[in-house]
Amino acid sequence: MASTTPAEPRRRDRRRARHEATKQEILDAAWQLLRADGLNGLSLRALAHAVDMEPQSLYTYFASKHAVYDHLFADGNRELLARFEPIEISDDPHEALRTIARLFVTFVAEDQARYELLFLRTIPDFEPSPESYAIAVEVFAKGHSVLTAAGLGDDADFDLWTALVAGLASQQLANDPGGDRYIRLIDDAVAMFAEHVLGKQAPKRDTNA
Amino acid sequence: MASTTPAEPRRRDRRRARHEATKQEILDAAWQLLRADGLNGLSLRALAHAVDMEPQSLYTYFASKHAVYDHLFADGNRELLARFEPIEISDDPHEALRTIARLFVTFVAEDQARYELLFLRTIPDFEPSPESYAIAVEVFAKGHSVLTAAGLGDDADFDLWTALVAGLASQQLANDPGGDRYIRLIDDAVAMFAEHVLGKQAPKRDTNA
DNA sequence: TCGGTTTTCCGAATAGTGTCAGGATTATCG
DNA sequence: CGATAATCCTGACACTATTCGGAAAACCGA
Repeated sequence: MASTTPAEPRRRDRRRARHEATKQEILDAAWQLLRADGLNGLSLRALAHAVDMEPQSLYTYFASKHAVYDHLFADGNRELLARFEPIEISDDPHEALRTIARLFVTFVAEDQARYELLFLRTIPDFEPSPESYAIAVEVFAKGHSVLTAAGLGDDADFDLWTALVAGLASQQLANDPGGDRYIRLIDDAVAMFAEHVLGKQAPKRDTNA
Repeated sequence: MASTTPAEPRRRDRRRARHEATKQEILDAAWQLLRADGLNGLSLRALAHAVDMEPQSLYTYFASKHAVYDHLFADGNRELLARFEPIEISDDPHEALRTIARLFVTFVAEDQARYELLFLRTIPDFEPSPESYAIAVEVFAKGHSVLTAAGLGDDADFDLWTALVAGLASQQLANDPGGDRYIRLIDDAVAMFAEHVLGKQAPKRDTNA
C-alpha cells in the first residue's frame, strides 16, 4: 500500500481533468435549465440531454440529483463570495453599507432560482453538505465583518440589516422581476437604517420621487 | 335553457353540500401534508390516502394538482384577510404600523409552506387563477389602505414597508423557524421606519438588548 | 503496438409521480 | 321502481429518479 506509487501520481491528471471538465459542463447546463424552468423544475432527463447524454450517465459524475443541487449551492455561494473580494469598503460607514446592500440585492435579483437555492429551503429533502454549507457560512461571516467594521455593534442590528436587505431582494424578485422597483429603494433604505442605528448624522432625505 | 328549473334548485343541495364537504376535507388534509413535507413535497397519492381514497378519485373534486394548489392559495389569502378584519387600527400611526407588522410577520412565521405558496412562486408551473389572485389583490389593497390611513403618502414608502416586513418574516422562517429572533425586532424595525417616513416624533430607542 | 485497467456511457428494470379512459357501484330524483 | 347522476376504482401511459450489469472506449505501462 505504501510502495505502489511513491511520488508520481501525475499520469492520471488528464483523466481527472477531463472528468472535472465534464462535471463543470453539466453544472453550467444545470444553471441554464434552472433559470428557464425554476429550481424545482429541473429534471435529470433534460439536464442529461442538454449535454448529450442519457440520464443514467450523469451518475458517473454525481451520486444523485441532490448532489447536483449541492454543487450548485456551493457554486452560487462561491460566486457571491467572489463578488465581495474586489470591493473596497469605504471609511464612511454609510457609504460602506450602501455598497454592500447594492451588491447583495443586485446579486439576488439576477437569478430567482439561485436565490431560492441559496437562501430558501424550497427543495423537498435537500440539505447542503457540510463542505458546501461552510462556504455559505463564510459568506455570512464576510458580511458580518464588513458590517462590524462599519460600526455595527449589536447582533440584533445585524439581524435587522439582513432582514431589510433580504426583504428588498426578495420583493424585487417577486414583484418586479427584471426591473428595478426595489433596487431603486436601496439608498433610501440604507439611509433609514443608518439613521436608526448609527445616529442621526445622515443627510436629509430627498422628498421628490 | 330557461324552462328547466324555474324556481326550485333546492333538491340538489344535499349532493352539493356533501361534495363541498369532501372537497374541504381534502384541502384540510393537504394543509397538513404541506406542513409536514413542504410545498413541493406534496403527492396526490399521499393526499388521497390521507382521506382514504385512491389518487384518481381526487379528480372528482379537483381538475388537477395545480387546482388543489389554487384552492389552497385562495384559502390562505382568505385566512390572512380574515385576520385583518377584527383589528382596530389605532389613531396613532406608529401604533397602527406596529399592529399590522406583528399581524403579518406572525402569520407568515406560522407556516413555511403557506408562505411559499402565497408569496413565492416556487411551484414549477403553477400560477393562481384570476379568481384566487383577486383575493390576494384584496389583501394587498387592505394593507395599502391601512398604511395610507397611517399617514403614508408615497408609493415608494409603501414598497419600502413591504420589503421591511417581508424581510423580517422570511428571515424568521429561514434562520429561526419556530423561534422569535426576528419577531422580537418588529417594534424596533417599525420605529426605524416610522422615524424615517413619518418624521422624528418617534420615541428614542432602547439600547439594551 | 499490445494487454490490462479504469472510466464512461447506455439498455433494461424498478418504484414513484400526475393524469386519462372505462366501468362499476352508489346515492339521489322523478 | 327505474332513470340519472355522482362517486370511486382498475388499468394504463408517460414521466420522474435511481440501480444493475455490460459494452465500448480511453488510458496506462510496457
